[in-house]
Amino acid sequence: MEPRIATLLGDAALASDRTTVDPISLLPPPRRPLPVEPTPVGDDGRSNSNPTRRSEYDYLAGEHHGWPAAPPPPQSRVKSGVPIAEVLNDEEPQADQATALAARFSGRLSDILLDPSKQHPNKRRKLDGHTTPPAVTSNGNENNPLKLPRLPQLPKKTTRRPRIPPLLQGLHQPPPLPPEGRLFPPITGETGGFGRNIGERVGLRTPPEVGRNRRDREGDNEVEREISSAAASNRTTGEKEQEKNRRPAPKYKKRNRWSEQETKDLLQGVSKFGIGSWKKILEWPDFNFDHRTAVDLKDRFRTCCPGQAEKENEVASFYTSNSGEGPGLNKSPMTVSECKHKQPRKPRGDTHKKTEAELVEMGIERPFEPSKRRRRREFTEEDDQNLLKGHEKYKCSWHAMRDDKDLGFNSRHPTDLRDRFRIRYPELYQKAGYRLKPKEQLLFPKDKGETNSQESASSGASGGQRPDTPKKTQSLSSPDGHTTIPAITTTSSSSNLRAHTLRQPLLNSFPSPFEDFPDVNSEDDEGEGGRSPITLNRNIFQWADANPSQANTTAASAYLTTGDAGFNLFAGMDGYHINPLATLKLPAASITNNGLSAMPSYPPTSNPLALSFPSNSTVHTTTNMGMNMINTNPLSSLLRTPNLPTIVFPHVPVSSARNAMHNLPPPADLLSGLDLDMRTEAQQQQQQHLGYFIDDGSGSGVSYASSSTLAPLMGQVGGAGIVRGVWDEFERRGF
DNA sequence: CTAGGGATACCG
DNA sequence: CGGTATCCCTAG
Repeated sequence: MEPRIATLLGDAALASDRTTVDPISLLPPPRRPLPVEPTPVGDDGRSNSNPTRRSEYDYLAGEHHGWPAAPPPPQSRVKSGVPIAEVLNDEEPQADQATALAARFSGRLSDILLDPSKQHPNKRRKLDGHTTPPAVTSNGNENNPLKLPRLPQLPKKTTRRPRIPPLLQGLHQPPPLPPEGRLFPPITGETGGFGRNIGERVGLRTPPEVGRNRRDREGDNEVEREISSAAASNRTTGEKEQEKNRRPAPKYKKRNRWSEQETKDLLQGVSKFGIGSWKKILEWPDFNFDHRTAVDLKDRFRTCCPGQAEKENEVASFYTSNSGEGPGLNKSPMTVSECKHKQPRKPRGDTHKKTEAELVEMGIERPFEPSKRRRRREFTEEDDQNLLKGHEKYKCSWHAMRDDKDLGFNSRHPTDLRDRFRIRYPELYQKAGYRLKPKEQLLFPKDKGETNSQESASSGASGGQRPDTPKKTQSLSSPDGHTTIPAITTTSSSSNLRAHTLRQPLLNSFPSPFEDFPDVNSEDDEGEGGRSPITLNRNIFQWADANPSQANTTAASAYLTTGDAGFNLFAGMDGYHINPLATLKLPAASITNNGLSAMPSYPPTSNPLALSFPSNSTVHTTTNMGMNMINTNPLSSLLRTPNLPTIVFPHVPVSSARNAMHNLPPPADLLSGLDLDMRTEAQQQQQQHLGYFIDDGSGSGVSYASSSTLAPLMGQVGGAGIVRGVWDEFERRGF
């Protein structure tokens, strides 16, 4: 039996296209439950009298943990693991005991993993043609142990690798177990027991979308939540703390449905503390929540009692806007029962409607009290202007500012004004001698280096406003009808742009793009942070020899992601205020071992920013995908991965560039190996109107290599973002 | 009064 | 669900 299983497993690994540890291998061998052991509840138990028939999912979902039998899930638990058991049952009626047992084993493994016709109907699997026919067939082949599946065909295993760069493969490995987790935990009813952990571990490496459909998952969760609920009610706060510390942070979070008890606790909590006191509710020792966050509570409450929070907000708004004080208690918000019955969506099968009596029974008799928190009110452009005025008048006396009726801040608190001012006018805030918050400090380091010189200029021109950057580079029409570049939109002309939106690209892309991927840096022999992901083309030296005057000015323009460059490529290429190159005095050595290739070829007199498009500038594109990469960088292997897009901008002599007009593939077509066409339809239509100047020579060229798979590494600076940025810029320039 | 940090709301 | 804006709380 064992060789057979081994064979099956080997083949299973092959057939299921798993590249790493199969979750099954983490699991104990299937076993027959002890007579006293609770029979599995659910599909198998219901539809199959044989208690040994348990689907793979039971194990994957951690259902086999030996918990006390959970009450059967409410209803409509559609069969998930049944078919296999049914098939086996039907197919081996004549088999003797021994072979039947063997068949059960092989059936469970092989049928699930190998046999398309008998596998779980809801399980997704690859039908890639490599699958070995099942060893067990209905014509009695299961009695012939010699009819084994074909041996694993190892080479084929690699034929359908996920399109993921090697660097990211590790994410698909099971996370390292915590020290105490290297041994399987005991099979107990404790939450730290085997079932739950295994379920999580499997969940960690197996995204829920893979291999299981939604219904299965929900079914499993159904049981799981009963269990966790039961366990939660037995947990003390201290135990919860311990558990919290013990749990590894999952890469793929498993869906964790709300148990009835949790919902009760939540509603009671809201009843007790009022809407909005999520943290209090969460931490109240009488309540037990299964690893919820305050936001979870809020979301759940919104789901349970739709309209309630909103209603509360309206009330609060009414009160704050009239009296500036918190809401009173004389209003009549929805009662619990009202809100319980107000189900906006189609009611789910698992929704347990509570009668009012039940709610009263759980101690909820009064309407939910609204939060004492003031309603959130965004600052308008007018507010911001008034902030400026107030600042001129009162400096940083926020109280005085608030009390100035002309400014209309009567419903704000002084600290609100301060917070807003700090966010909106960080430079002024700094100049006033205050400190920015750490995050803001990142963007506006006090010791202004070259990086911020332009910033000062622009802020002076716009009344101290720092240059905001659009989240996506796009053209906007200002009120006066002119097309404006959002990157330099000023307070008065950008009322439709929210400040936080504008700043996002800076926040997102500014820090080292590798900081979340320590492996990238750790592989670096030089080990120094702050490296830019720019890798120079191998021909850089040739190019530099040929273009000595340009070597210093243009190379850096590809990807400005060095630590002190506060702008991503397009943030800084507005061409009005900011000359990114002025911020970069990168010695040649500083950009020689980076992740992206750049072979610039711009004459020093033209706009040095490679992807800036002055009307008569030379835009160099080519379909030459031949990239010469420096292989010393760990990213070079990434960049050679077939699914990496590549944009190549060849060298263009000024003379020919200005005179020769060529029709070239659209920029997106310059992306090598990119699966998705990231262009919008409009852009795709636009492509046929595009023409490019290209180099009529050959050889060295500017090569901008980017990668969709690098995008997560590089934030918005590289990857698809840059591609989109290229396109946006094309659009903006009217190509 | 500000600094600092936490909590919550809101948005994508 | 994560990021950001807004609001809240408290120490000093």
